[in-house]
Amino acid sequence: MGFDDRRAEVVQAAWRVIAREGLDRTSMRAIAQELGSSTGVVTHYFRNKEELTLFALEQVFESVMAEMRACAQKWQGLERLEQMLFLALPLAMSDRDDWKVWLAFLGYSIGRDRLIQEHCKRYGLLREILVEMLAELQAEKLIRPELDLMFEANALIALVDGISLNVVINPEQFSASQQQLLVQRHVEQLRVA
Amino acid sequence: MGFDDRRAEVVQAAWRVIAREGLDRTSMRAIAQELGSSTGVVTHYFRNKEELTLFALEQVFESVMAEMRACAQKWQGLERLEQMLFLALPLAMSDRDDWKVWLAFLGYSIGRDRLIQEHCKRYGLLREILVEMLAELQAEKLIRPELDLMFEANALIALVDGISLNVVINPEQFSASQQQLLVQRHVEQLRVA
DNA sequence: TAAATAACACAACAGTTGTTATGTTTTTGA
DNA sequence: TCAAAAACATAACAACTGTTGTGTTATTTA
Repeated sequence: MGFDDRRAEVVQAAWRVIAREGLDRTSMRAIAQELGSSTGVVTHYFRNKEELTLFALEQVFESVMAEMRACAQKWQGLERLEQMLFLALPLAMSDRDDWKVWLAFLGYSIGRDRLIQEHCKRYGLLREILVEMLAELQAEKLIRPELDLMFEANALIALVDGISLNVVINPEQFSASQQQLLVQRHVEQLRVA
Repeated sequence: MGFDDRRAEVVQAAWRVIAREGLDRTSMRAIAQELGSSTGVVTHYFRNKEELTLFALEQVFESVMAEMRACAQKWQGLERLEQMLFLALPLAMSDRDDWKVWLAFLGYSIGRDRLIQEHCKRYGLLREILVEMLAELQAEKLIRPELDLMFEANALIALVDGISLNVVINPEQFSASQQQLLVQRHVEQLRVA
């Protein structure tokens, strides 16, 4: 097991603690305990907590992005857009933990410009991908030609964020099929008349 | 100046610190400093930090609810629904601070069942109001009769949450009119054919 | 005005935090 | 095989946390 693998194990332990206890109660010692080791391991693989924090944030994001890229290969047309948005939703309970971590980070970022900046970067990347995909759909005349693609991409991100936030806080209010229905209905609105 | 007024001043100082520094960096001492007093004041008006925290959460929520009730008197029909959703959005910069506090609370609540429960209660209240309003609109045959009102209320909440979250994180991406357009478009979808 | 109570200041407390230094063990590489 | 380096453990640190107790000042009340 190499350096990066062990490093990833530390981050995964951090994820578990964050989802269970919250980000502000995720101390170096708590991560080490979750990992079944001492704090020496944590400090050995990360210079400080901020570095660990930023790396964890990147990993959460990258895991979703990887799924999205794989999904883009399997589908096409409007269904591709739908499916990609679906896998960002917390449809299963396991996805909910990812969103717990993400939401914990968002809240933790209030008042921390460095972290806000990181979020902007990641949301920007996501937006780029969606705009590109919407442009393709527009070129294929599958969605309405007068749409402002940047705006529509932001709208889709806001929709998914809003649904996921509510599912994390109050899971009973949105069943998996209801989440999907909401996204489907929004995407349907983009379709050519 | 009575007890409740001074108590409110303490909470407002807490809001300012939360919006500026983040919830986990909002210590009793930081609140006292923002207030220009000693920690004795804070501990005098609140038994402990959790009591202050929950009270602050309630106040943020109540201030929006009060605005909503006032708004409900001024408008009617589908416009009333629209306007009420509008004033929940962070259209102005001052509203953005409220949402910063709200989002900080949401993230802070991850792993804290007590706080999650509080959020459920408040979102439940909001949902009740929206369902009631949708029922009126349905009775007046202004929105489609086959709608699942509970689901639609949750959809509206998710939409507003999603927009607001993105505005707080990345203000440049949603102008005030774009936020309103998004809500308007969604509400328009509910209208009878 | 005098006593009582509310409002506030201040200090000390035990606990937790991230970080660092200094060890010890294990693995690697020549 | 044996030194060098990586991996890990442990302990101590200064700083900060919420809470509590004990004063001091201001306001009310009788």
